[in-house]
Amino acid sequence: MKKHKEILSRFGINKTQFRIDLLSLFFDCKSALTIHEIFERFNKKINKVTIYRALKSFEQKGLIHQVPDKNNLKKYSLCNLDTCSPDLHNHQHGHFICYSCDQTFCLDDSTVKILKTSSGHIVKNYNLILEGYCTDCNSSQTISQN
Amino acid sequence: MKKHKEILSRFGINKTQFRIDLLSLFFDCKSALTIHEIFERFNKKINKVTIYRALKSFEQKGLIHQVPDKNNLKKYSLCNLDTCSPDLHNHQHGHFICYSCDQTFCLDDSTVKILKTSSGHIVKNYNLILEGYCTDCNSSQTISQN
DNA sequence: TAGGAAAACGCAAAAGTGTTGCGTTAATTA
DNA sequence: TAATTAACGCAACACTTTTGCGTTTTCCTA
Ligand SMILES: [Mn+2]
Ligand SMILES: [Mn+2]
Ligand SMILES: [Zn+2]
Ligand SMILES: [Zn+2]
Repeated sequence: MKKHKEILSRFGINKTQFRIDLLSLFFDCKSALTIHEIFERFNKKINKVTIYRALKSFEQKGLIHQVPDKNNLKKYSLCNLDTCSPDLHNHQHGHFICYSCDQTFCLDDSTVKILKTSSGHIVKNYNLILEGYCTDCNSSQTISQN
Repeated sequence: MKKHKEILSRFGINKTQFRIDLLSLFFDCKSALTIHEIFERFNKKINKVTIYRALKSFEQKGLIHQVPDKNNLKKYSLCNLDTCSPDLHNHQHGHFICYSCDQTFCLDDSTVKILKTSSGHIVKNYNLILEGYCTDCNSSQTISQN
């Protein structure tokens, strides 16, 4: 799509076919992606090292950001392209991790509010991780657990 | 120390010299520990597999809990031993990660409050990650960023 | 639009993190 | 003290991520 090429240009990333498709995938995906999931989405046709390097580049340029994951895997999700730029990531938002399907979702700003902070530390950014059962998993099964 | 042995007994963990010392280390440490840091603290005299297994055991028995880390390493910190027990971890508290020294600190409950949550997801647990400059790093240098 | 510079790519190898199997040693329980 | 159980060290393995290097593609500018 034209839009994706323009974005890559704007963020100073060469427009190779793979990187166009990768950005497109991030736009399509509502939950965060692991390297493995990306590899699968490309039918294992693309070298994993290429994926790693593209992700690192995207992250440095402010296109995507890492999201937390229970299994210590790196997951990535699209940044707000209006507020993020190279080396200036600005996402003070929460993430929701589903116990059941293991997906991680970005939550928009309005979902949660941090009330106050008081300690000797200077807070520059925050990330609230909520865990539980996502909308889909919740509606498709009954959970009886605390 | 006598106290540490008693705690190990109470949580059903054998009192080997290493595990006594490891618990002692967690009590001494104000920030979360990685396997590597523990290895160093024991002067590389203890096998890393032993550390991994002790950490897993401690976590399962409710002595320690994992804390988030920017680099996707596993870090561990002491639980509130009054509220945590085998398979019933109860720590809804925040963590602070320092941009500068990379340490992770547990924040006590009063430091931050979550105001509200509204989405289709069912929240069972949360973990707030604050990022910035810790007390020590802040006082020892001037930061000019954002 | 041709040609040189820079970025991205694939492949192989290495580094880093965490786990598993197994025989031995140490701690617990009776 | 003897039997049972847990912890330990070592080696090997699995998995994730990084690095080196030569080749290919994209970019930029003459
Ligand atoms: Mn996000
Ligand atoms: Mn904690
Ligand atoms: Zn789910
Ligand atoms: Zn610090």
